[in-house]
Formats: sequence, structure tokens, C-alpha cells
Amino acid sequence: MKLSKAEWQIMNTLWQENPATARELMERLPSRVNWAYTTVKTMLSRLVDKKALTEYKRGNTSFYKPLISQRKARSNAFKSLLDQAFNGATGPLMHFLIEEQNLTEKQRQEILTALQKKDSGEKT
Amino acid sequence: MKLSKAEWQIMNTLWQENPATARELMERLPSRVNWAYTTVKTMLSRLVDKKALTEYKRGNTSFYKPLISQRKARSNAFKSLLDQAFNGATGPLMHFLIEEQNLTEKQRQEILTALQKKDSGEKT
DNA sequence: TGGCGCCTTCTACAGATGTAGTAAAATATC
DNA sequence: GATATTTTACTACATCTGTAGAAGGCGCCA
Repeated sequence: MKLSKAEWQIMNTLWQENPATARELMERLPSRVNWAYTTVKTMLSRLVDKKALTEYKRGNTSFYKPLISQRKARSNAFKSLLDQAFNGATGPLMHFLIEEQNLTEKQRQEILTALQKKDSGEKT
Repeated sequence: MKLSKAEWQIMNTLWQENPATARELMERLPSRVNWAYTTVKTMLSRLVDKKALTEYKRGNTSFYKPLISQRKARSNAFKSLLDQAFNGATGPLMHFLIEEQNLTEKQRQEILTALQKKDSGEKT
């Protein structure tokens, strides 16, 4: 399950609140996304084809909701990046993140805390 | 500068050692990549068009070398993922990484060490 | 000097992606 | 019911991607 850039826009918006109609969704898209209504519909159809969304009708109008979770989609995207650009290993990514990304002190702390929390209470 | 999946294969291989001819490169591609020689050439041409590589000839044979660094390419890819799938924020990504990715103890240590090392000796 | 093998450039073609128009059907409005 | 509005289903089309074949040029060896 690979989402394209445009598809992410749709999914991101839909994850926030669903089900939604094409028009509702369209209105909630980030303002920089300025698609024609039919473009939105096309995207939605393609996502339904891909089984990323389900569609059901009330009267003549379609409502859409996600079939895959944001968590899952993120996981896939993350793994793709890892495979493609970082030899499939978390190590190089982390290295990159830490060395190249200029973390702020706050971010550094965040990570440390999260990691440490993760430490206690793991059973493996 | 956006690299496609297939283009990453090429670039990854070329970053390891360059310049290289199409044939050399082809032989050094991961064995699971089983492209015809002309496929490799097509990829290389496209990458030259995109200014990701330079090409120079000795006799009739082309040699290729990267114009963009692996670091830079990774940075771009990383940023794309961030924007697309993680609201552009490192926070959610880190959260995801730590919570969902089942880091091994070794990886955890690695990160901790890296972060701590980063701590001492920073001047900002 | 005629092949053989390798290299190059062109061309091709199907599927994915971004973007949207048209026409017809359904619904709401007066 | 006639008209306006909305929604849907189809079709379109340019660009990008993955994948590769065809044809022509060059060096080397018998």
C-alpha cells in the first residue's frame, strides 16, 4: 500500500474526521491545496480502488472513511524511506537525524525522555 | 530533487564507489535488481538530465559520478516524508519511531549514546 | 576486412500520478 | 412541474516511472 503525495493530502484530512463527503473533505483540505471538486472525487475513487478507503452512499451522496490507519500508513512510508534511502537500517537514519538534523535542545530532551521511559517497563 | 525508487538503487550503488561505467555499476547493483543493461543506461541518462549525476566520456564509454551527495539526498527524502506523513514535525516522527518501531536494546543504546555524545561539546 | 562483442542513442510502451472537463442523474427550490 | 444546484460516473491528457528493444558505431582478432 503506497500512497502518492496527493493521496496523503486526502488521507491526512480524512483521518482527522470521518466519515466525510467529498465536498466536506474538500473544504477541509489545507488551503494551499486548491483542487477542483472533480479532482477530489478522482482521488477518492482511486483510494477506494486501492482499498485505502471505503465508500457508502446515503441517497445519492457518497461518504468516505479510511480503511487503513494513519499509524499503518506511516509505518509503511517510514519503512519505504528506510529501505530506499537508509539501507533498511534504523541506525543510519538515527545517525542522520541526530547528526544532521540540528535537533533543538527541546527535541533532544524529548527523545531522551521517550527513550528512557521506554526503558523501564519493557519486558524484553 | 526527488529520486524515484529505481533511481535510488542507482544512486546508492554509485555513492559507494565512483566514477563508474554503466556496466560496472550494473554489476554492483544489489542482486535482486535484475535490469537489462539498457535499463541501467536509461536510468543513468535520466539522472544526468535531472542533474543528479555527471557524465564524461573516455573514448566511447561514459563514466558517471554523483552530483548530489548522499547526505543531501537523504535529507530531502527525509523532509518529504516528514511533510507528507508526519505533519512536517520531527516530534510525531520520533514518537512513532520510538513507540512503534520496536527498537532493539542495541538500537536504543546507540541512540542514547549518540544523543549524549552530541550533548557534550556543543556550543549552542 | 569481415565478424564479434560491447557501447551508445533513440524509441516504445504500459502503468501511475496530477489535474480536471462533460454529461447525465439526483435533489432541492420556486 | 420547471428550473437550478449538486453529485456522480466517465473520459482525457500530460508527465513521470519502470522496463527494455532496435539499430548504428568502434575496436580487436583471425
